[in-house]
Amino acid sequence: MSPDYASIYEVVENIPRGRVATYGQVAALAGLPRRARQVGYALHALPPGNTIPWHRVVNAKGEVSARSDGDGDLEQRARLESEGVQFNARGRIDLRQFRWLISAQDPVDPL
DNA sequence: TTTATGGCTGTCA
DNA sequence: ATGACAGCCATAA
Repeated sequence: MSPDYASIYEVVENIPRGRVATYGQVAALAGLPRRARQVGYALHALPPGNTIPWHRVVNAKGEVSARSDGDGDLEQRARLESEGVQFNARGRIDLRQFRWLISAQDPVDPL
């Protein structure tokens, strides 16, 4: 696995329950600006049976992006709702309310 | 190597 | 608000 992927996974793991982050946000926090897309690839390449809360990553619009593969988006939405993340009638999340704000309490890279 | 594609994003109409 | 476009750059072929 490349160090970039490791960084991305590390950031995603730090997203608190009931919160979400955008791809661009995760990329930036992982020290990989401008690589929102690659975050998507990283999550896509995620092996099954891991502890990574991949479902807490959504696009900048606050909605779950459709997979080119199958129907992982449905499960993603279901998982988020079960965590308390609310979707509005448009199927979107209010980022003003649920977006994860980084802070000293939830370090991305605790050495 | 080059080309095409994509779980994105910011800007502009 | 939505839709079209152009950057972005890692992967896959």
